[in-house]
Amino acid sequence: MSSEPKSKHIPQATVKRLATYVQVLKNFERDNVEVVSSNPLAEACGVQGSQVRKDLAYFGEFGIRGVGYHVKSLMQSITSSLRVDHEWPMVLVGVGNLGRAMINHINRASSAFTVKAIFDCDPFKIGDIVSGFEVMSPSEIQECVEKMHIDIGIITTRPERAQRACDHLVNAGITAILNFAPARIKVPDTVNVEYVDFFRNLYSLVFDLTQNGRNS
Amino acid sequence: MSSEPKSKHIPQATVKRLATYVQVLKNFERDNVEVVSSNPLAEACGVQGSQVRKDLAYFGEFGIRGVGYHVKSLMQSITSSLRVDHEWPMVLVGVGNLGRAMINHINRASSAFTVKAIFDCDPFKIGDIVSGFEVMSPSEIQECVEKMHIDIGIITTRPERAQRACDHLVNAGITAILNFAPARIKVPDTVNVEYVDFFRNLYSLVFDLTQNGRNS
DNA sequence: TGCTGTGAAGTGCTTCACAGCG
DNA sequence: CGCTGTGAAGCACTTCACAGCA
Repeated sequence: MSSEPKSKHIPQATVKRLATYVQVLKNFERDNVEVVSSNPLAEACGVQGSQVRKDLAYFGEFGIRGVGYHVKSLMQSITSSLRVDHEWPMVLVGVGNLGRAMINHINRASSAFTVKAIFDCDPFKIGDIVSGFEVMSPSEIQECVEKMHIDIGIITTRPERAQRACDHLVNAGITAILNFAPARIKVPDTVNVEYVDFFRNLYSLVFDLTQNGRNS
Repeated sequence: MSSEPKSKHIPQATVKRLATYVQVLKNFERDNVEVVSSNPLAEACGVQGSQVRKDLAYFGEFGIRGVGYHVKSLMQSITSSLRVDHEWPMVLVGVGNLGRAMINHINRASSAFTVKAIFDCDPFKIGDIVSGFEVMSPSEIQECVEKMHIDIGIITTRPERAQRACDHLVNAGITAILNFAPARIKVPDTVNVEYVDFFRNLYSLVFDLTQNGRNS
């Protein structure tokens, strides 16, 4: 049960799977499971047992040989290794349908991630109250980001506006961006962007449908 | 400009990138660019030129040596190779915040994918009109799917309800599922599931933030 | 005995480098 | 001459297989 991190390169894929492990471990905890071994955990996450063991081993030795992993302490170990055991405040740009949905969705679903302020370019929206937040002008992003020590920005504008929203965020000092707009954005290489574009997933589903020879 | 598909295994990653190429090619088309070579196209998509050439080569020879790719015909070639040049009707289960946002978002953004009917378990929601669609009971999914020849289902319920929504879809004959609920779901192996879980992306952003030694 | 942690082997995707064609 | 299409090399992640510990 030591927890020395093995200083080695950690694959992005591993980090993303750890998010899933936490999600699934919460279910085990809710069902009052105290200990789980790698195989049932892997099964519930849709991966191999050896994958789970290797992923966890990047961060320390969390298991007990012959027994498995203690559910609560494993969750604690993962969230603390990834620094998601405390709150990450975020700003969101683009208060349309998608933006509104994301504000509620994120603030309800997770205690680690919270939208703290929202912005829109449309002057008719500025001053509106959405989910308890006042919609502000992008010119105020910088002050807000500095005051609240915010590192993460979310873009939920229409695709044509994504680059402008991005530039506002970058100028304000944001270094991590989650982009929901179906558009590629250009950033300096000090800034990290993650894309959420589910049309990619739909393309993939359709390709498999047509490959496995059924529909037209 | 021949287009014999090289019958070989095609990586999922390639199929997903093709979705991005189409997105970016639309921008070139709008800016009246007629011909583009692999490097500028790759640059705009955030990948390597050789990657673009290899991805396209899986499906045929679409380029002209010494010149590049004709924007319009390349888009046509990709969308027809992936069978996204005609409409794919879909059903959606879970008419909450996220569901509402997705209905509008998808129906506006793409002509290839259209939500055709929406469902919810909550009896108080059934009969409501949302974005022009009547919310129906899950018991009606099967009839709807058969009548409209629908293959793709979208889940936007809360996580606790995701498995139930999934079971309704599978029983109705759906074989491709896009799951936005932050929960893993179990399906028979004839059914394909794509997960859209942006908490995974947030974990990844936070990990990079803390690795590159800045914030706490 | 059972399950973890881990080097070694395997697999699949990406990048290179260049032949070949317009 | 420039850019595509492609085998070969490289790289990164996954799976195997088992030593080692509770």
